[in-house]
Amino acid sequence: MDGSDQVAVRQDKLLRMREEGLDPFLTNWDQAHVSTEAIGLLPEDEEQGPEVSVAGRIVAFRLMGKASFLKILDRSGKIQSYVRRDEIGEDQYASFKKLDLGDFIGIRGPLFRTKTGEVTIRAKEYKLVSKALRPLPEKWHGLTDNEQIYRQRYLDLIVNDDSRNRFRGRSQIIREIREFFWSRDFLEVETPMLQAVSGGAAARPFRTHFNALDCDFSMRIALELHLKRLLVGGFDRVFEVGRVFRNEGLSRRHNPEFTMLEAYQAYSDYRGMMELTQSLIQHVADKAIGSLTIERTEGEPIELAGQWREAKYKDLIIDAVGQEDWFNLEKNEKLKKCKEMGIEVDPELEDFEVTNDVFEKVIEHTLIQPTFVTHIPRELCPLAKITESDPSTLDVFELCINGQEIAPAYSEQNDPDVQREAFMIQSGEETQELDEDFLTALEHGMPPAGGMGMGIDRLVIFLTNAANIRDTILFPTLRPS
RNA sequence: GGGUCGGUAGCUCAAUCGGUAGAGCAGUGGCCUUUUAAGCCAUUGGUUCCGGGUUCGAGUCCCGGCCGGCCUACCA
Repeated sequence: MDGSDQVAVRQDKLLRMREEGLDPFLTNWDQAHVSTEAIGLLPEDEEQGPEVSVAGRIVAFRLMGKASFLKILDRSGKIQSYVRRDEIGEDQYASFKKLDLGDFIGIRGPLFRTKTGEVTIRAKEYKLVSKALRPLPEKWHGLTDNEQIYRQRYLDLIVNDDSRNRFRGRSQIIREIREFFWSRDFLEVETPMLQAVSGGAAARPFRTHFNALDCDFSMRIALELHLKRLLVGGFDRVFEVGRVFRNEGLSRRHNPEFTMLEAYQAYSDYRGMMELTQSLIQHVADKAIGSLTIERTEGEPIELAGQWREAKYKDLIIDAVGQEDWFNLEKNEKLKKCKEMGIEVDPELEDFEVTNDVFEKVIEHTLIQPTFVTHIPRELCPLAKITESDPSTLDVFELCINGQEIAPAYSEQNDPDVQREAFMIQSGEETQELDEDFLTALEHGMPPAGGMGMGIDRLVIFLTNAANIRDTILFPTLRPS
């Protein structure tokens, strides 16, 4: 037997175990402790500790003649074990030496401290509980090939500590989002992902077919219209965390399926949502990340403490273009100005879209510190209430952090006639389907409410300082291999 | 979709002007009872992403394809 095929070598080991009547895939082991918990059982000033029983995957293996060190990885982290031939016996040590990196084993024994100070289990007993037939990626560099990281995420999670910690962080973030809303008496609900009409956002949906009813369905593109039906139904504080699907391109900031949080609170408005959103993110950063100051790979850290900046959309635009009368200019003059500023703008765009291009291309990426952008032009959102003092703008904000839109919030439109009219204007654009059933619901009366939506993946990007949305999604969408 | 860069051993990476495909880790055999990317000696392992072409000769040059990264486009 040579080392030419590592899988064959391992299969051969497995075969030999079975010939000896040993089961390489046990049904169980008493995982009485996880590694970090076990480490905590040996007080700082002591050399010997209690007996523990742990289990995990072998991720480091240092064999010496008659004694060995190994590290196992479990859900909480890693712990080292020390295995001596004179303690577990000659036969046991011989089979121990045949274990491979990647195998799952159980270990039982007392804790002690090595001469370098590391808390270690002195094995009295070990057992192979599950054999690994394929080798692990290289131990020092880990797995760096992006494609393999995404397609075989389990390998990434085994060998890349950063990645493992980031996904733990994501889970904590979502847990704390729930805690926050529960503490404010919101009801968590689930609404349909399969919809006859997908509305609530201007995005192309994924289409599918329901055989039993012989009709076409779409995957949802937003949670909004169903959550508002629940406001009509009397659940006057609701939230949902769930997947939405948009049939659009992939990018560093876009995955076709992503996780959205939406929350609606009756008898509140966009100002109330501002307080809620800021408190939510501060709560999550504090509890899940442990700090309100978020370091970034480059540039100044993001400071989440205190009261966040508010800025009017128009002021930001005027400031960016350096021209007080921007909103009085003809479209052609705006296009000309854009060209001077070196911004490429499609001349076919509507007037307000040209302005919004300036926002997206010049301003958005500069908003690193949390900023509520308010008084957004009414054309940009058909589901919000119009500002009383300025009918050209809406009672909404768009929260930008880390140079990205993170969360829009509105004083929600609850006048069915105004809502229908706004929908009709947009329905020509094909991206927003008219949802008659939703309008019927509004006609039954919806309490005034503030609503907020947040892209969880983007929140996780900046809270965990990830480079890419794909580093925050366990199994990002890829072309089938 | 467009531009651009890449795909070499299980993993991380080399390979000069087109001239015998290499190293580290992992594996295999041996030595080694407190190691920390353990160490020392020996050693196995290749459809160089796939298919064509140019050439005496292609990992390297050309054409096409597949997959991916980045940028861009689409994107409330």
